[in-house]
Amino acid sequence: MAPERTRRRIPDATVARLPVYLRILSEQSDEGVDSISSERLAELGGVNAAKVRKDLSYLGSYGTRGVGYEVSYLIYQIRRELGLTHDWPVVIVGAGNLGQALAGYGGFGARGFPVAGIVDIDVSKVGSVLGGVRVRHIDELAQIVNSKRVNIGVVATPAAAAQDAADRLVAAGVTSILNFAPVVLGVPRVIEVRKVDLAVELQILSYHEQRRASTALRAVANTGTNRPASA
Amino acid sequence: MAPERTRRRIPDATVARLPVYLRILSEQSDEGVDSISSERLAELGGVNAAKVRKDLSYLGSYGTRGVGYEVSYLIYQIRRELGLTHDWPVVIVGAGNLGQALAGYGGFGARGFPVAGIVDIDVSKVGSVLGGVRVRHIDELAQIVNSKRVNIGVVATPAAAAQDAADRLVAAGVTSILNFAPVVLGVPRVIEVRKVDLAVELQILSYHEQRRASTALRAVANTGTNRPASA
DNA sequence: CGGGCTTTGTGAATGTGTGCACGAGTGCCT
DNA sequence: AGGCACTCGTGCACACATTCACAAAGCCCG
Repeated sequence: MAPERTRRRIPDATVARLPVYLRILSEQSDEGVDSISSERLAELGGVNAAKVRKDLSYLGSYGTRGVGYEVSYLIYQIRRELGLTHDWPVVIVGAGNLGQALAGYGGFGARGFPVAGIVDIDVSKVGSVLGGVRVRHIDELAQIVNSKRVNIGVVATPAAAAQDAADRLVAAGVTSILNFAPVVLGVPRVIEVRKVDLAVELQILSYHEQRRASTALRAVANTGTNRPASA
Repeated sequence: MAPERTRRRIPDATVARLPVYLRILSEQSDEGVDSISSERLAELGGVNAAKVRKDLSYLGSYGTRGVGYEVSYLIYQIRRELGLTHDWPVVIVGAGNLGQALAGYGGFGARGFPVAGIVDIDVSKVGSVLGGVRVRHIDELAQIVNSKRVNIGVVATPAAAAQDAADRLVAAGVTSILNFAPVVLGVPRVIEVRKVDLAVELQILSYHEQRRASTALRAVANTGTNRPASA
């Protein structure tokens, strides 16, 4: 192992794309492809080829000019950079509709994020089993986090309970949070938070639809046709 | 109504934040607050005050210097800009784990996105009722989209079926897609796609955890302490 | 009615991300 | 061995986003 531990910082935009490349590469690998060009990877990922090359260059120079990238080696490098060489157990707070779906989904464990525990504040939910994991009371959160070395917490509570859930996760020692509740969480600066917000996504789509509608109206006024342009 | 129909284009980054402001404003309104400063709104939204002002300035000059913004009027303006003055029915493709959770969630309809229909390709799922909506066969998709004037489709299928689902949605006339499947969808350029990808989000968190770990190691080597810096 | 206090709206500076264009390697074919 | 075709890696210019800093504008109080 060469001691080049001082890795340059990878831009956020690139970090967000690496998982996509990783998935595509894994699929290609399964299909027996063992070498791939930036052009092809870009096509499959729906991005620009230059962007792919620049993104991958942050990992180091792992391509071969005139040939492309060796799929398996690239997979290894991306996984290493993303910290996917070992599992990251997660704890889910909230055993409602969403928490149940998440625990039952199964995709978590398969992708290296096993559900170390799921907790709820509602005593009547405690004890039931979801996706092979027994629901425990939220007071046991710290104990789960400590004993299972959990760094990542998932907030799957209703909006009103989300901040409390986050506070408890932080107090328990979690340092990254994935928040599904439609709330802006207040947490210490060092805690990494990512949010997944249905309503926001739909409202963004709504904006574009609304915009499309007014544009179309203007187009009708100008040209007299009602057909949207096809690609 | 002044005829200033030629609205300047709003930056993507701003469009993505407007729903957050909207939610905060609605909460404040419920609490009886009727005027708010950019400073306060920024605090509640976890962003910079100047950013709030610049974002809101794209809607027009609706603030009062020395005072702030009138909450109810701002809510009205944001809703109008986002196209939330009327409902946008959505159709869900895939009645599996996720599709069921989405249909059962209820938050859709409450926020102006009623579920116009949910379809699945699996005949055994057809007929069951989720969140008050009966599951229908995917062949009825076009009919639902047309009769209910649906513009937004939700892909909640397994990865392998997602592209087919998207193709069918596009063929049926949907122009915006919210994709939950871990796949990069290929669609005509005019179709607006947004994705929600669990695995990607977790892997981004993993990257930061991994980074934190190596940084901590380096810190230990340098200073001999094991405590992470507090905010 | 004027001065002081507050907060908006926005120009300008800085930071981040994207995409072109091309030099520099690499493999293959003759 | 030499030339050719291909593809990576990256400098550069441009576009987009964020943040600062401050003049302009409004309210309140004496």
